[in-house]
Amino acid sequence: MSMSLNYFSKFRSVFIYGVSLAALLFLLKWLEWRFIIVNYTFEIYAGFIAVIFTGLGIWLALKLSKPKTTIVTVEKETVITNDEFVLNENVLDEMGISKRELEVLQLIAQGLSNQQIAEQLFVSLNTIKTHSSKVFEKLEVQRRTQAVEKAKRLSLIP
Amino acid sequence: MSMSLNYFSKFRSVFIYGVSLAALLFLLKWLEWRFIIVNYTFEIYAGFIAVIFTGLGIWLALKLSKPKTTIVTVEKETVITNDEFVLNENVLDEMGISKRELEVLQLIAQGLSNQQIAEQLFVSLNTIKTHSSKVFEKLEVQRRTQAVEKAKRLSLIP
DNA sequence: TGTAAAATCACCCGAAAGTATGAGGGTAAA
DNA sequence: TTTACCCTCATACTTTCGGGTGATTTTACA
Repeated sequence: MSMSLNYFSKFRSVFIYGVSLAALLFLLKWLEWRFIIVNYTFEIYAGFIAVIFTGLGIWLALKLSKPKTTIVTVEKETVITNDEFVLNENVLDEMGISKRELEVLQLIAQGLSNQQIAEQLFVSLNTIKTHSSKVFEKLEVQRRTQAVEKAKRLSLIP
Repeated sequence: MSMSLNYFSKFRSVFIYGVSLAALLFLLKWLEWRFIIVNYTFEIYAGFIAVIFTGLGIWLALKLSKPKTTIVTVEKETVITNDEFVLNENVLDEMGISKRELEVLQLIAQGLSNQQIAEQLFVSLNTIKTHSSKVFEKLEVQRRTQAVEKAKRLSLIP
């Protein structure tokens, strides 16, 4: 709901209140002159007016009071498949593994043979052997399968 | 806050209202007899009472009205490491991979050599070679690294 | 410009991995 | 009981891997 409409409703309430007040006073005056008023004491009028306008006040207040909002925060667990890989560069530095070596490591993890890796990287088979050997040294492993396993543990590979 | 306390606060408000009403009426009566009242018209009293009790009504309403609560649901993302592994037995059946073969596959994935696997399973090296060969056939791969990669993709291995 | 690290390549050799084939024993279903 | 599958093991052979060593070229950096 918009602000202007809210303000109009407030204004209307006040207007109704004013009209009601006038009407009631008029009614009372009319009653006074016409009927039983002369016999009634002032206290009864006062009490009547008090009760009426208390009700009016209550009505006004309820009409005008802003709804108090209590924000209840409900935690909803959302399962997020944690499949985004972030390379652990710290480990990479500590181990002293170069870019090229990491590249070879990744291809090893994909199941490629040294020959295939050599072809893919446009270098000789011997070069790949050297790279993989260095990687194994740095990872302190003996086999490529071990290297892959350890590299994944160390977040060097997805 | 407890219910009983809430009810007490309501009761107290009503009590205060009653007392105030009585006190005001008494005050007005006193004022009437003592001072200026005789000269004032009835309408002024009525208006005065009306305004006072309208205020009182408003106060009462605000005091008694239940706070309207608007429940706002806030979704809070909670990252859950999705590390629970469930073996995909369907694929296992489709591929026709036996228990023993899966066992060998798991040890291969852990980076063990065929010799180590043979020792761990108390069988000969040749047996492991046979098992691994069959696994490679069934997984349609040529190397153990490929087998590991594919087995993980197929949820045959954590 | 000199130097250290990285990248490239080569050769050798033994170990490991993988292929092919066959065979014997066990179990469970047809 | 036969058939089919699994597990086991063996032999023979080929390929790949991994370790060791050494060398040349690039690249980055002080």
